[in-house]
Amino acid sequence: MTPEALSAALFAIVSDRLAAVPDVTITESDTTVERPRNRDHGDWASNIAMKLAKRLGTNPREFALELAPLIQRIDGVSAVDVAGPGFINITLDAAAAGEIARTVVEAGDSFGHNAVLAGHTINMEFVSANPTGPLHIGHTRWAALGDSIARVLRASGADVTTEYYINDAGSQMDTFGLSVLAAAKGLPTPEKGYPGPYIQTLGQRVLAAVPDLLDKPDDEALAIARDLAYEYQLAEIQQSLTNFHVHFDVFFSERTLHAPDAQTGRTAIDDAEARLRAQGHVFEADDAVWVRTTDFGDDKDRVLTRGNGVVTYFAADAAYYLSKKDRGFGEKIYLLGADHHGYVGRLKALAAAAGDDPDTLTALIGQLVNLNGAKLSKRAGNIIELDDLLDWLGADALRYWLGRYPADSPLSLDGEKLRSRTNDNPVFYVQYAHARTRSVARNAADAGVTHADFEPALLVHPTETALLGALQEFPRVVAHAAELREPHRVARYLEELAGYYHRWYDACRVLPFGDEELAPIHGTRLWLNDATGQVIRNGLELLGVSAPDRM
RNA sequence: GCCCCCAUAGCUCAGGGGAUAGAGCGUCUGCCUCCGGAGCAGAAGGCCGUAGGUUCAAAUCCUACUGGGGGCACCA
Repeated sequence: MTPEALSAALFAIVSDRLAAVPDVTITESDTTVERPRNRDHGDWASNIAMKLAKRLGTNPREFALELAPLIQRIDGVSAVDVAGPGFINITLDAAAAGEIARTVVEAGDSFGHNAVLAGHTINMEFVSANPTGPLHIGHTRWAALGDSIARVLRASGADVTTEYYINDAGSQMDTFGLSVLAAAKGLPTPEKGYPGPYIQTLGQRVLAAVPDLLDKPDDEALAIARDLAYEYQLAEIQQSLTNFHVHFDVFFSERTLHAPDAQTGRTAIDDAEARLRAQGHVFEADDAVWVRTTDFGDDKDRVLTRGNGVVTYFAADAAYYLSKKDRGFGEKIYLLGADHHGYVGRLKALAAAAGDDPDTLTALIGQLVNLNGAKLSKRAGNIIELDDLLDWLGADALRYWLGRYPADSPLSLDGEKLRSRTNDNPVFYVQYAHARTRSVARNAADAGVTHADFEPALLVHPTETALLGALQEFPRVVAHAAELREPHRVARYLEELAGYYHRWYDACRVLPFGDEELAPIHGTRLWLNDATGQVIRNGLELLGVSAPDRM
């Protein structure tokens, strides 16, 4: 008996009761059952009586008492109580509750998958760091969060494309090229150029690839240095992301938006401007070309082409947005740092100007990360690269820590904590629980305990009903995490589940004790043990964290 | 000036209108003769920033205020 099945049965009962009552209707979401905080209140609770009492002109307890005997008749329900102001507390019989252990094991890696977002086509853009240097700590949160959000969305049935927008056009690329070329020449970093040892390395690599670089005319050498260094740097960024278990389906180059079409000679940006103009949103003023984004709630109009004829970054944004629209994404999600929240208004306005409902564009604004309480900034020169963080802390600890807080919560990386192999470091608590399930399974195999026996009615210990209840909740946790774009719910759930598992482990043995005979309870508990391991594994997978068999 | 985010235990933080507000760390007390003690059991610790409002029910929703963080380019 899953909570979904119970909710559906409850819905049928209440709908039936309301059939004769005019003007009072309910939806299936009104009868979802919740797990009471206090387990003495049963396995599941419904607040339907309190929701409807007023509309029915009765009091909640009375209505609840009327429903109770009907709920009692649902197959698998062993007890129904009315408590407090009108809660209906439902207890399942042990066999019905225990069935979930088999359900989980048989579903395997797909347990937790659900369909709440079936039919949604979603484009998610995140990180999008300039390819002029390595990824650093400022990018890590969005990488971890974005990747985990994509995973929970997919697990909930959405069709998701993750995308990295490469800002490879514009003057910063020339600055980058000049810096690399200067390094190749052994000259100091030019004024306002990119400093940093990685520039020296790139200079050496370019020189190694093109030994006669310095004999070429300056503008040719610059183009070579810029383009090769860009290629190397982008590859390094991609490698860092891979090491961080972060996957992008598409790396979208801004340059392609500026490139003239071979046939028409027009660029994607030209086309974007023309389309917005056709919609009546473009005007000329002060020698520049503008979009009237204020018509759509932006706080000022935005320039597409500057007085000097150069297109703005916003023009590329417009063309990029239209590309996403043309590629058929019904929803576009942008992950932005709090320092970029000013972009939201113009992005939404852009969507509206393009004729889309601005609500199909979601900007998730996240707070910036600091390290041991210290703020990090390029200016202060205390930037730390993602690769260094990975070497120092490991991908698992870092991914988990970044994934267990909501995006809008301030977050501090504590190096000591993340390196520690104790409960200071929550990933270990969860991974340890998983390793323990595997260890128990290995020992069970040695002791001859197998899956041949499964008698769910035997799972009656309080720690067993608690653990079973937690396992049942996993698909809803995933669905919620997806709907809210909040993967931290998965992490928090896993910590809770690990706690239930440890308490169960402490109270109930899978293996026969001493020279105790093998009995059905042992095999049955092995199912529960393996189901727990499976759910922890599935949850960690959603967070991009490994589930080791041994630690 | 305008806009966004935050305020919950000593610390770091969970908590999508529900019953006695939770976890980890830290403090105190217990538990290793058999499946991993990286674990478990228990104790102490809270005007959920302040004041109003909505509701049968508010830490949760609304408004104002206080305190903290961030943002308001013909930059990229």
